[in-house]
Amino acid sequence: MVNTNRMAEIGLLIGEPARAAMLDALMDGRALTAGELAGVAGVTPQTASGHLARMTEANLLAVERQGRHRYHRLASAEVADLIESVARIAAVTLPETRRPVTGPRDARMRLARTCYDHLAGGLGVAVTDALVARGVIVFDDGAGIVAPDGLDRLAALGIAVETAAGRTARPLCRPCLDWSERRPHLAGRLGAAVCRHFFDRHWVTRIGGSRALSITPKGRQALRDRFGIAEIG
Amino acid sequence: MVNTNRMAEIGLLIGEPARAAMLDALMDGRALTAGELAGVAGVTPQTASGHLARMTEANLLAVERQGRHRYHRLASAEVADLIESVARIAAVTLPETRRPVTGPRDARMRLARTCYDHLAGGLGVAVTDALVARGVIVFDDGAGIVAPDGLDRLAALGIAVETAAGRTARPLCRPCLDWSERRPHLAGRLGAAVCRHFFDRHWVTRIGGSRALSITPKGRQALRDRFGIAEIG
DNA sequence: CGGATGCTTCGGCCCCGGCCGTAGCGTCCG
DNA sequence: CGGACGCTACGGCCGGGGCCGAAGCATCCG
Repeated sequence: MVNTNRMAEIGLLIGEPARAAMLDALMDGRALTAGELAGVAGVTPQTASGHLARMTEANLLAVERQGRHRYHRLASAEVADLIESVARIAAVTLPETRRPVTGPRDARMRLARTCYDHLAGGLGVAVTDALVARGVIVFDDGAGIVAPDGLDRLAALGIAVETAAGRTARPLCRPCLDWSERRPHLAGRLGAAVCRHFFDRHWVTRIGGSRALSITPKGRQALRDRFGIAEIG
Repeated sequence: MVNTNRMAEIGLLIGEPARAAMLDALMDGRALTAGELAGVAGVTPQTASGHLARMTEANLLAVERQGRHRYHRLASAEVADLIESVARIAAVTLPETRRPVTGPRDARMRLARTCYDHLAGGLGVAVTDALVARGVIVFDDGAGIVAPDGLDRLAALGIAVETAAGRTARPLCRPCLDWSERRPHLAGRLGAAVCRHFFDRHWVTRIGGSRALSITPKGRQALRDRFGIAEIG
């Protein structure tokens, strides 16, 4: 009884179109201002402000002040996990009466996007598969571990994984079930490192201010040469 | 935009105390009648009926008719995952202003409970750790795979894992982050098999109609003799 | 067949909470 | 220092939805 009320609070916070849109927008792991989030959600700043205050109060969001701006971000990777779970269910359990109405925007999201701080969509799954094929990580039915020499081999590729810090360290290698592909992609510290690498080398760039990613020509070549990925989808 | 509205619908369904209580009650993987769920949620049958209809319509629940009874259960393991995610956040992000108010009921849940169709809580984590220690499965920072001879060794213990069926088969071995222990316990088909084994041998019994489990004397002995688990918590 | 039981549908009450306009507070800039 | 800007607080409107009582169906049982 104690927990279900709290669960309902969490659900209620997600269960409002404007808030859901804001949370979704924050799934790219960046911190956005209240104004930007108001735009994303299609409400006025004062309305957005109220929503943000409630979500911050509930520890779903964290806020950092910088001058006259306030940057809002997801409070933790666990919250990102939660949102991803909801998105997964949303994609899977659609009542058949309503068709998804997949537009070009949606297609781009499916091709490549960020999921908090790692790669997702077709790109994320393809890169994960490539690492599995090369034996850097081993996947088995939706769960994976890093090979003994995995980190060294990644380092050889120029990908440095940050070392664990403290007892509450994030997992090194964690599977994250992709809502569009319905197959696991790479998350955890390793997933974040790979994603960072892709951005640093300009292999991918953000499309507009969204989570969707565009793969640059340079990126396509790198995928082909270094990961043996010729096509994504 | 297309997805966030659907996400909000999902959130809204969870975001209501009565519905959250019902979903939580169904987390034990059993199918319950509308009347039982009404009791759990503390509402009248007609109110519960409305809630159940909405959740079924949204494909969160599935219902099976049997005579004049209608048995409601979670629609899929993915929904169970979602609820577990919410519970995890609920346990972790409690605003400090409010104390958890942990009663004896809560203590029992933390000690041992079912999570959909596998073991969770202190018991679930302990059994998972034991399997890891014995090398049946390998865990690495929150993700695991089955050893090559893992299934054979489980079979030797009398635990039979059902074979995968079809393309949409459930994962064999999947980590599920325990909301009370904040460490992974064993899920997937393997987790279900272990849980079933515990029930079949009467090593555990349900406390009342809840998800909480009581470990029988026979169970304690089996844990000690077969898994090397002397104490749980 | 008639009553009990389990569940759903309908109708009406009422409150919660989203929305915006207006106003107020802090921060940056010329 | 005054104005622009970003954000928050307050008040009022209003619609969605939770709740129950009463009534309606279906199923089982004697």
